[in-house]
Amino acid sequence: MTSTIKDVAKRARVAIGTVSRVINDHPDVDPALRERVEKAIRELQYRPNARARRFVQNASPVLSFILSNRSVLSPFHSAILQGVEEYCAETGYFVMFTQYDYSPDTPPSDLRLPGVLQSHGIADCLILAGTNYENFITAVEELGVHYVALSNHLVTSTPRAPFDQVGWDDDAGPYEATRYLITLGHKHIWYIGDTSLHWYKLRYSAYERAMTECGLETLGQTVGLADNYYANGYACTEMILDHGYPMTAIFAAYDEIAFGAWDALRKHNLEVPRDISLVGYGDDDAAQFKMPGLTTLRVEKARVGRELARMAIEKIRRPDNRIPQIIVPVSLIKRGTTRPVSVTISSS
Amino acid sequence: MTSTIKDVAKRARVAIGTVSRVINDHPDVDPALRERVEKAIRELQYRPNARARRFVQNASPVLSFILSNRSVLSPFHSAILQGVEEYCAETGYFVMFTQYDYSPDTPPSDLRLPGVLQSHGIADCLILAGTNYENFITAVEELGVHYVALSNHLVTSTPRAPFDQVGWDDDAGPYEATRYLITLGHKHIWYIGDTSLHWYKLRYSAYERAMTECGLETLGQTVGLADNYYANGYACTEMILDHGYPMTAIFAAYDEIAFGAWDALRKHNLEVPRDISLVGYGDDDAAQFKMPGLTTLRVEKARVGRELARMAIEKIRRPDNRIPQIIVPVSLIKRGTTRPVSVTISSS
DNA sequence: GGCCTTTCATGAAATGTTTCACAGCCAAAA
DNA sequence: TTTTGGCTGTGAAACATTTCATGAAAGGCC
Repeated sequence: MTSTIKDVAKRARVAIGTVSRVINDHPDVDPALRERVEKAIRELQYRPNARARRFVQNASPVLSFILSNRSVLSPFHSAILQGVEEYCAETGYFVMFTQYDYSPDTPPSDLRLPGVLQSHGIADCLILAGTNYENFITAVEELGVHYVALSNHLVTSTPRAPFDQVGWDDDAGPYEATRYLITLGHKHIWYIGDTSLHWYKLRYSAYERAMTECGLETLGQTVGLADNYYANGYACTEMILDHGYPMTAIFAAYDEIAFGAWDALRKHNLEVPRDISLVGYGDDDAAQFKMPGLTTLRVEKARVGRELARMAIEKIRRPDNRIPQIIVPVSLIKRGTTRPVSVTISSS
Repeated sequence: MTSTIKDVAKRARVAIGTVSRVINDHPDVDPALRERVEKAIRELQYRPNARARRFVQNASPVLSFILSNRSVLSPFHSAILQGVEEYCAETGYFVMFTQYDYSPDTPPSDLRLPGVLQSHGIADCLILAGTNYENFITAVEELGVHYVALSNHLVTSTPRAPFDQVGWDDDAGPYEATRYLITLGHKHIWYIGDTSLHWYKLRYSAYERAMTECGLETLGQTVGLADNYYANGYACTEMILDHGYPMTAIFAAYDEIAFGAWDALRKHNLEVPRDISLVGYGDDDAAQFKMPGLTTLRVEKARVGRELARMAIEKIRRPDNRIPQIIVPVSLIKRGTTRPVSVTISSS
């Protein structure tokens, strides 16, 4: 069968404690002995038994990435997960991927919790991604399980204290994007994005602030007209065009919405950016590859993932330490879908 | 601290063996005792220690999903991963997500293996997804670690025996799609897709067979003109149009390629499907939401994931049993981007 | 009542590792 | 020479659970 530390010790004619010290890179081992032990390890093809090690240390280098209430693992969350894995691989941790759907209305004690919480000792810290609500957080806390959360998609009745969370800036980015469009001379800038979700409302508020500050009228299509991003962008844009509302630019609250809007514009023989400027949000891969590339707000998802992992591991090391929230900045990526309003430029 | 099985036994005034039987739903426990034990468990908020359990059983209900040689977790692989997780959650297993990049040219013994293979006992079976080569498979086999693999993206010099793999049909689908376009009266059907990857070559061969069988000329743009799907579809389509080659339909080897082609067509004032019919491959979410919806070949990725998980678990149960390969069928989804060739229909 | 069978609780053994108190050895200091 | 102190190797204890041989109690049959 597979060899154990005992076999190695016997073959190297040392005590198991010595073998353990060699494996774990402890100092205070005679070089000659270390050599002998390493030779024995090679010869026996010994690999440490992770199960025994975890058991005796009462710790597992495992983070559980929980994707809550999302039927699809979107490019956005995929990239976050990849960031988490990347950091974990660098630091010797492992990532467990779990999907978990629940209703915000179930009392914490009635929640059918994901398997990772039913036993204890499977993962040492949770990363709560996806959309989460108070009841699940409460249940996790009652179990005394460590966790860190993605702050942007956290839906709570009262604002949470800014600890043990990682997020990105849902205000500064949209504000900057709107200002940018205004700078380009646009006045009829439409916001498209269902604001029933509070992170879209934040983006809308930033847009609204920028518009109001410049004395411009807010033009928001904040009610969803379809149940997916693309179709919603498409339908909202068609609706605006059909009504003949003035419009020279669109700020879409998500890249996929922008793509829908774009196709609707093309359908109406409007060209981007010649006729309409278009700004998205997220900078998914597709945004940079489009012809022309989509001007959008880049959220560094991999960075968000890395920070989540880093925070989770820090949490394991010092469980009682509340770690201040980390906000990953969002940057405006100017590509080919935005340009100055022709009339404004030529008449000025 | 957290309570152990011993605490429960003491409180319920039974032996630990009895508590163990209650926890693990063994029969042969007196109902009265079972009740008493369950009460004690509730009162102490006892949760079994997964680490101790795994240690003593020398088994972990964990599968490791390895995404090899992919810088992005594409919607395609995301959906497979979700299928894996879904099945695992149903059967009490957990999924570890690992990314692993390696060169096909490194000898097996020189590979810097992912952490999950450095110890033993972290995961009981691997699911090899992404693009994999012989050297890594060999290394895994030499370690004696169980695995199942996604067959479509397996690149080996000699064909692998059809065991312990799950895949989808890369031939029948493309063949059917091409036949469908031919049935619609199309004669100038272009294949777009870089065939340097062998799974694209399979799709091309099926297209070629269908065309040849009907006495039609194969029109393949099989050399990549850009380094991502969308841009490649865009560039290839522009190239075809710029040369003035006759074309009434495009079969794109992947949905994203189709989207690029579509945008290039629009750029040239060609409308889909009025002027050009378009068929994709994959049926990513975006395909169904487009206006009009993209006619494409649906690969049931969640199903692929579920079968991979099922096979992996079966592999753990009976390690020496070679499990015949599973091929998940691919189906043609007819949406709005395909229609009969006008001229052909009217003149016949 | 005596004997046999069935049912079910008991508690010790076993699992592979880390940890730690202790001991042995050697060099330097007294 | 003896004592002290610093290294470094040793091996038993501890970890929480499952498993299993053992045995007690209960029930059935003559």
